[in-house]
Amino acid sequence: MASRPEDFVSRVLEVVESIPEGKVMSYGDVAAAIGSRAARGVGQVMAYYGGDVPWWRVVRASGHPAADHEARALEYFRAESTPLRWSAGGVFRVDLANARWTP
DNA sequence: TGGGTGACTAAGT
DNA sequence: CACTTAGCCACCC
Repeated sequence: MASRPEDFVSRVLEVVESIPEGKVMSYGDVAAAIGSRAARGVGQVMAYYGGDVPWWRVVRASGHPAADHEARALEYFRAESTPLRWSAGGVFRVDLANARWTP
């Protein structure tokens, strides 16, 4: 294959691993950090290679964690003391205003 | 090489 | 404030 997955995949993993505890980044921010706008591409890479990186530190622009993985991320957020914003019904989302990390 | 899918985003209702 | 629609880019077959 002429393409080198490491160019995009490795960079995504590199950025995600570089996120400190208690901080989070949106998919779009990660994509922008590597010079791309493929927020969905980041999600694809995370879904496949995310098993070796703190995927829970990567959330959507709305502050919600990866779809269908909120409960899993919540345990990490509580352990990392990540700023969370709770809504009625037990629904929570990351307070990007305070947890958004920019390199 | 081309088509379909998706751990997304922004804007509109 | 929450849900819906359309658009985008990268990955997989």
